[in-house]
Amino acid sequence: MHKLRWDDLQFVHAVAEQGSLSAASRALGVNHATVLRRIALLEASCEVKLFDRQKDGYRLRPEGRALLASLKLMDHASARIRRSLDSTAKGIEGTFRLATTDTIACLLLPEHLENLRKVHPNVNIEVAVSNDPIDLSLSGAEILVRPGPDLPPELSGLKVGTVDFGVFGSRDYLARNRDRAITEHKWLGTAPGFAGSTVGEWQLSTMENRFEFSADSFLMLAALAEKGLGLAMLPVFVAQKSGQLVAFGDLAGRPETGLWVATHKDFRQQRDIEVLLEFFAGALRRDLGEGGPVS
Amino acid sequence: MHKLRWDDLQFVHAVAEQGSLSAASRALGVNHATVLRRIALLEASCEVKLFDRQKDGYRLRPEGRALLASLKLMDHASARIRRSLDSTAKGIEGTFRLATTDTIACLLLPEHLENLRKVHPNVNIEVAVSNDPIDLSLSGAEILVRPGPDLPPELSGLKVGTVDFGVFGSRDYLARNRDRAITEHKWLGTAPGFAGSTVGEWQLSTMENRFEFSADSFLMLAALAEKGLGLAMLPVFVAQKSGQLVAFGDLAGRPETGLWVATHKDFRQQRDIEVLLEFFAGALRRDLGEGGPVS
DNA sequence: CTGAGTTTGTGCATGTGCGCACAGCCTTTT
DNA sequence: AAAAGGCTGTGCGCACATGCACAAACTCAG
Repeated sequence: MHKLRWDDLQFVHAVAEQGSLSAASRALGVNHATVLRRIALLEASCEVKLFDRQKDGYRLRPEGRALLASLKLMDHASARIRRSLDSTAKGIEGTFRLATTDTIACLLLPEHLENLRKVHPNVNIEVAVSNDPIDLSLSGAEILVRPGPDLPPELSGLKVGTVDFGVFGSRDYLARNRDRAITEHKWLGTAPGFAGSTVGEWQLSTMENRFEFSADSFLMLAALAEKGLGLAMLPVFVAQKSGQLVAFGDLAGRPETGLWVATHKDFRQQRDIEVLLEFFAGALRRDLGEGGPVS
Repeated sequence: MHKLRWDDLQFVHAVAEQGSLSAASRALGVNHATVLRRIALLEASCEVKLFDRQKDGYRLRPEGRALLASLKLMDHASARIRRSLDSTAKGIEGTFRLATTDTIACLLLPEHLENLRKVHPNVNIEVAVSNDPIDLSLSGAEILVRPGPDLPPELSGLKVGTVDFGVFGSRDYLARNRDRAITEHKWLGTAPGFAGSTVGEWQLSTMENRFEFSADSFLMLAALAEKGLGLAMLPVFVAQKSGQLVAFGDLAGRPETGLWVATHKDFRQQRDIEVLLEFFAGALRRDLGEGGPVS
């Protein structure tokens, strides 16, 4: 058995889904004879009978049915590729409003917006930065990039990965306070607005909310930590971007949260917004380290 | 732009991953010239430039990078197909032990084991039925099919969907007790062993654990409900298989739980067990209504 | 029964797509 | 400086996969 050509899989998928050679050939836009021969050749080279030949068509045998899930996955992926392809060909245009947090906006998005400009020159993005909870923040925005455990029911979107948190301080601060007990450290934390979130809970239990300074912005906290004013619990991508912060030991129970790119359910059918969702999802998924499945 | 051939996507993926025409051609086992021509043709027909030609190779442009996630997905799917294909060709053999609950064993598995026999005639499955909690139940089994919110860390596997619960009774019982208040119904529930699970919690809050009869087996409860002895909270697939049970109204907060097929981490590398995991995962995923992504 | 619609399967001639060889350009090594 | 090996790009000749018939079997409608 040689290398497996995706073409053959496309033929198998079409026949499995359409139920007959002829129907598959019409769906693929080729002659039915070629479908017949390709399937026969594949089965021969794999030494596996995938279909039962019947008078009214081809029917999947059990050994073929085992492939069905993966085939459907490939089909969906190719459909997604096709959409993306002819949307960059035809080009989408217009201005869209994107709501997200300050960290994502300042640290992650600029590079992606630069790329978006190259792919879709006529798309304009207005970024609305806010650290308010996720419920209120669709105000006027079509696209939402938000951390959170899950998505409220009125939104539709996809999870692009998880945001891990860690405790960080400046190299300087950590050198000066190496031997200090955990409870004796100077803490930089989030204001009461984060109560109830996983980060808020962790700060309450570990730092007892006794903060040297507090702010409702991880960007601000990172800046404070860079100045050597104390330790802060930050998303690791924020600390990494800074370059001046180093991790503080290995504290147990560090929180994490999902990251979602979403839109209102009503918008989900619009082609341009769907394309933008997938663009940002793909880009951010790479940022967070290729984590998790796509669809 | 014509129909999109998966072959072309395979070429794009290879070039994107290998970074050059020549490397991709070697990986695919074809001449580098054909890779060149296929990529050029695809770009021409889509009117989209996917790669930047550089002296040291092809590099993905932003509009191509948007496809990368989907391409990788297709690659993984095709690899999975390949594994499944040449495992049924070479055929795996031996006896394996599968641990699961009574409902899954009796209602879902028989059909799948019948198909498994056709695909892998020399594989023998010993089914170990037990409704004990998930932690203890790997005793001697290589394969585990278990409901639960998540997977303990020593196990490795995949979620195949969610089992939804509902309240069911016999047509006869529901006709006789149409006007009875919810709190006045006769309840059939699970024994104390299920305390702590989502179903146990629901029963405690709604039925107050006042049961006409109780058992640690949904199969048993379904049989009791069929006799008209009362209402029981059952997995919907159990009630559907019975055919004699009808749903009782729409009660809020009905629980649900994930369904996992898994093995011990140490076993995950073994080819035959990996193949069996994917077989049962695919089959059960179809049972639960095609839910969720694969990988 | 007949005809028009499925379906799978089979020869045959054609043309498309492939491998091969070679050219050009670059970097690194001897 | 020359040689070796990386890369992309191009023309040529041939084989193989494709499309186009046509055959056979079956179903359904009139």
